[in-house]
Amino acid sequence: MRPHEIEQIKSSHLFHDMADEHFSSLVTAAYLQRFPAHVQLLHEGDRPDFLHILLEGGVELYSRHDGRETIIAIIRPVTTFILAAVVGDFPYLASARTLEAARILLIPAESVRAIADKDAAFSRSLVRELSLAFRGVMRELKNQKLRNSAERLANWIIRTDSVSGRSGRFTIPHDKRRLASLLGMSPENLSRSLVTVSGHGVKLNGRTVVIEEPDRLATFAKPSTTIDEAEN
Amino acid sequence: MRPHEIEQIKSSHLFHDMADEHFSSLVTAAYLQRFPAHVQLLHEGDRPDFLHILLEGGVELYSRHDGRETIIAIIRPVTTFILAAVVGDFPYLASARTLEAARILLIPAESVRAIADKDAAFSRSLVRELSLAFRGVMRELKNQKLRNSAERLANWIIRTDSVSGRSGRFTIPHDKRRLASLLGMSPENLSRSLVTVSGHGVKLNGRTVVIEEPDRLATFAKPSTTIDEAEN
DNA sequence: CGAAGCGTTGAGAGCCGTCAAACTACGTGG
DNA sequence: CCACGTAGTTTGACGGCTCTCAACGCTTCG
Repeated sequence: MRPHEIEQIKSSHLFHDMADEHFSSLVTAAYLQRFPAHVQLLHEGDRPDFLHILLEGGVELYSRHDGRETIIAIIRPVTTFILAAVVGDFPYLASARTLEAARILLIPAESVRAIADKDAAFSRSLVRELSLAFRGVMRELKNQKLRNSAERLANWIIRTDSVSGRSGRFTIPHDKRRLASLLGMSPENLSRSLVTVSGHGVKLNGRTVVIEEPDRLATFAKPSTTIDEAEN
Repeated sequence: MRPHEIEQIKSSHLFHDMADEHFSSLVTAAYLQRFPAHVQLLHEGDRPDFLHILLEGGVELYSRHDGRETIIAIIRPVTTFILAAVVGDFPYLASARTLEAARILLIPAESVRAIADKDAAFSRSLVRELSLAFRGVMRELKNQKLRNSAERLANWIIRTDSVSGRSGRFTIPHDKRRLASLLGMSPENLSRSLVTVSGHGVKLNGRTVVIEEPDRLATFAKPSTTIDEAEN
């Protein structure tokens, strides 16, 4: 692992406050692994072996049920995932596969739990991280229950622009079919929703999205701090 | 507060492992309050003042957005709620109101956070509680994205029977309109979904639900351990 | 007895999914 | 360089799911 990456992980909220000694022991127990694109990382229902930290590339969490499949989340570096399953030794509620080639740090689940028991500061960070994760899913649940598909798309555009620097222009970072699944609609319906938002201040060109009239888009999307805000 | 209730709280997962001294200090800082039915307890967007523990009665968490409203959860004793907001001092993502008269223990949020910082065992319990809460919402998100309304109803029936003793007979513990909102559908649609499940081994009489042919119901509902299982 | 609230039913419209076909972009091999 | 194949996307047609609106019956309670 590259030194600046160790730094980066150590400086993230989850690991920042813990004893250096414990952090080292986590890192030395860990495996850094490269995966090619479209490789299955986790199977829903399995028990967790490793806490995963995505350092590079992209990963999708998805779930299948009775012939249907939906994307739960798309993960970009640097992000730790399946934390809730790891700390409680619970079976995964979703499967994971790489979207592109990815570098992932694998920390043995047993080590994470052992150090969570020993290191109070780490345990406090886990509390914070899990409460944020909880709120993230809660927001997504509200997004699904309180909005129709065009509104979900419009707010996704606002949010994505927001995290990519508010330049008013960005590129959809994957298939449109994946975006459709993430937003909870069919690919065909996403096409139509894209046409709909085009009538509300957005210009589209392939995967390039340009927000030409932010106010008109916001009027249509009606973003809410208790659904869309990212960082708490 | 009644002595057996203090026992009951202390013996719950969240408080069981913490130092007695810290538990006492939480309880002495707490207020026990009675609320009549249909009283607003919390407003979405506010900051948390107290951790709430429902001792008696019923509470609903709900959220409004752009003229729509949906019930997020219906809470029955003994259950603590809004934990994620309290530990991180984050604004509520949902509002809460009593369904019936309720007795609620209110522990100052500041005390909870202070003792979470001091008591490592309590912090570990919080980790566990929050990971379970996370998984609960995640399951609900999957329920919404992967099932249609009749399937959600059928699985709700199976789950409700399951927690009420698997007798094959129970009473819907509130309005049907609330059940509809909880399940993510309109009241009219719930009526029709009830007709649908009646064709799959369920007998209905007002709010009384009788599962006459569990196998047929299960065949229709297709319950899944990674969506419906309650306790992990 | 009358009023009000809840639940059900029917009609209609809109949202959304499925299926099929056409179109596009892109890369490959001839 | 071009023809072609493939995967992704778009469009149209259609049907089904779900919501809204309205009417009606039932129960409860004043």
